[in-house]
Order: sequence, then C-alpha cells, then structure tokens
Amino acid sequence: MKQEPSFFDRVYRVAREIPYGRVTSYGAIARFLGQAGSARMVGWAMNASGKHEDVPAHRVVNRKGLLTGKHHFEGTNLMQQLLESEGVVVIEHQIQDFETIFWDPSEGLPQEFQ
DNA sequence: ATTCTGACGTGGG
DNA sequence: CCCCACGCCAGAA
Repeated sequence: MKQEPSFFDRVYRVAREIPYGRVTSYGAIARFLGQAGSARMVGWAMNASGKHEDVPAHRVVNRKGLLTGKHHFEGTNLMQQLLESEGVVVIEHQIQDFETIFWDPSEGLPQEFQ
C-alpha cells in the first residue's frame, strides 16, 4: 500500500533544501507543492516543526521579508540571531536585500522533487 | 457538529 | 505605496 506523504512532510522536505544564508516565503513553498493559496498551512507546519529539528524554520518568512514568526521561537531574538549568523541582515524584523537572498523552490529544485 | 484562530497571499480601491 | 476583505484548511475548544 503506498502512502502519499502528508502535506506537512512535503513542506519539511522542501524547507530542508533552503540553502544556507538564503530565505523563502510560505507562499512560495505552498505554490511549489501545488497548494497555492494554502500558505497558512505552511506556517502551521512550521509551528509543528518543533519535533523536526532539521527543519530550518527561521529561513521561512512572509512575502515581504518580515520575520512574522519570530514569536514562535525561544526568546525574543532567536530567529533573527539564527539568520544573522548566516549573514542575513535583519533590521526591525525586516530582512534587508530580501529580493536578492530570496530563494524560490520552483527555480532551485527539480520539478520532480515535489 | 460549529466556531474561531492563525508563522499568509492576492486583488480591489 | 497603504488598507481592507476574502480565500485557504488543519486543529483546538
């Protein structure tokens, strides 16, 4: 019997491929998985990613490059610290040069990956 | 079962 | 550019 990987698992698989020092958005992941419009579910998946430590949830932000999820990390600055340790500049919850370091799964991964 | 809440995105004004 | 309304759908109460 074949088991279709759950939406959450597919989100995690894509998230693990985000290159060091790069970021992507919830919507970009959702679109790559053929679930455009379900960006909120990607956020929900990240919320439950506590069990999956190999998921770099800090590299996923909203479409404006704003660290909207930093509240869900330990402390008040962990998400920003993780990003800055990778060379990403964050000022007032906003990623600088967002368009430059943005990584689109549909361009960085083979279509078969999903 | 129903209602509400989100780590969101898009379209219209 | 900003603001608002709506769609999205998995969980919690």
